[in-house]
Amino acid sequence: MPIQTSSPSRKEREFIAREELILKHARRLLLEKGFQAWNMDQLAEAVEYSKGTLYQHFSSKEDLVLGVATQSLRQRADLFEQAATFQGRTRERCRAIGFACCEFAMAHPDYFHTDMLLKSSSFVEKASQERREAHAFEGMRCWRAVNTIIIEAMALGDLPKDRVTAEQATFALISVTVGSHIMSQEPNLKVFAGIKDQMQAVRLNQDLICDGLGWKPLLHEHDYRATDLRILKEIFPSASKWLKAA
Amino acid sequence: MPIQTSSPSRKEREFIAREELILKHARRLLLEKGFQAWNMDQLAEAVEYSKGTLYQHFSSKEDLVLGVATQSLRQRADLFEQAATFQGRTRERCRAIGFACCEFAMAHPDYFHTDMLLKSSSFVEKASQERREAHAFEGMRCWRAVNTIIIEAMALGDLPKDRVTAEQATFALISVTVGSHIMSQEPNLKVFAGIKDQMQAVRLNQDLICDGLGWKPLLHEHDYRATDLRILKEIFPSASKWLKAA
DNA sequence: TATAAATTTGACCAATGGTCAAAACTTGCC
DNA sequence: GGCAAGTTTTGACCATTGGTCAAATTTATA
Repeated sequence: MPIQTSSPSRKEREFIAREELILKHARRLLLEKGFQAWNMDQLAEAVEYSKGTLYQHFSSKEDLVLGVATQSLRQRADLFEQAATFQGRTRERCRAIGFACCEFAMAHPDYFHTDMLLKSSSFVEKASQERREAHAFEGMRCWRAVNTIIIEAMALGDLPKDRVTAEQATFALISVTVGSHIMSQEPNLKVFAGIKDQMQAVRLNQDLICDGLGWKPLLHEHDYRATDLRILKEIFPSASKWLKAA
Repeated sequence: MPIQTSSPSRKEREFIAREELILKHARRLLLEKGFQAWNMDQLAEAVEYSKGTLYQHFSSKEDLVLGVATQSLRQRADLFEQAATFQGRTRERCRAIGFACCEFAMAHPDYFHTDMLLKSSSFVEKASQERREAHAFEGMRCWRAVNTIIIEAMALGDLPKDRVTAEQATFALISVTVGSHIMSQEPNLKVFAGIKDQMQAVRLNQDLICDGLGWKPLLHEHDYRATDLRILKEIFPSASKWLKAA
């Protein structure tokens, strides 16, 4: 039997498949019950392996949850990079990423809450080094997708360079996006702010930041309704549910 | 002995004092170790009361943490309302609240992380109804402090009414603020974004939102450096550490 | 001081994240 | 097929910890 260094052996494939099975069920439990209201015994029963086997894949419950979050974040980065290929002016491409993030948030309604959990050092310290690095890597991909467009926008003159650096602009967009996704899920705030469509609220805040940055064309200078329809058609053809929002 | 309905009896005063003692030590543990890495036995030992006594004040560990967070949030609301009295144009007063929030964030470096914990339904469900209501009340005070200024700004014509409603504007400011506070604590992002002063990063993002809203006078139309010095002198005279940032 | 009421205590319980020796299974050889 | 060595899986078991409650202690009252 030849040793295949390139393609994984049957054992390795089974190991990977099982890991994905575990992650799938853990994700479901996390979505249904949050972090606390399920335990490793329940998960073991759900995946039809023993608890000991779970711990061959994940060093702790926190490590497992970080694994779930990283899987999600990878999808987010994929969507960001896909959206960045949108043909149009820089601000339109940035807008496409905004849509990508909303698409992601709808597919993963618990992601931002879980991600906030991860920001507790006491939480993330219980996860393995590798998984922490994998998570940081996917986070970097998201950052870079936005940052690249902003650098290009500055080079083209769409975005003034004298107000903020490209990095400050990227940080502003990411902050407002995460903050808006979190706050728009808050029941009290939803009532106060009269939020009917959470994703629309998020994108409005992104628009405000972009206008504040002076990113041409400004909101009132361009027919972004047409852009939105193109984004939905070209980048997210499956997201027909959004047509009303655009 | 006359029954005093107005002023609390000695017993009641002792009860309140003990509750504050418990909250004080719980806050310290929370700041030092996060949520998980301390237990009720350690807290009982620290306050020199038994665990049973702790549970006469708080229905669960989560209830206790919510109590700590609400105490903090009350201070935040106090600072907001104090800052709102700043004499100046509406945007300057909003800016004063921005400073208040930074002042608060420096005094409570763990607050936003804890607050994110609270947003997990599985967490807050374990807290008592009264404490949940108390927390919502203080949150509302913060919201109102901002919202009131925005309504006034729209009435005075400082803030255009045709772009967004007062509530949308308030939501945008709160979202960017919370998002920026959280993200500016993220070590990876701090490196990518080259953040040296976290609070300055937060306030820059607030400025971008205000400019995006068209809130007069815009950043480049006014000497906000002078405003900042006045805010620090008149509202936060103790915050001399900030003079460099202003 | 004696009795009753109120408060405090900490041993105890149940739940749960994590471990590891033993069982079960796979592989390779004759 | 049968056996032995190696590998994987298992679940009983452990330690920790949030939460309880009957007993002990303290306080108020007569």
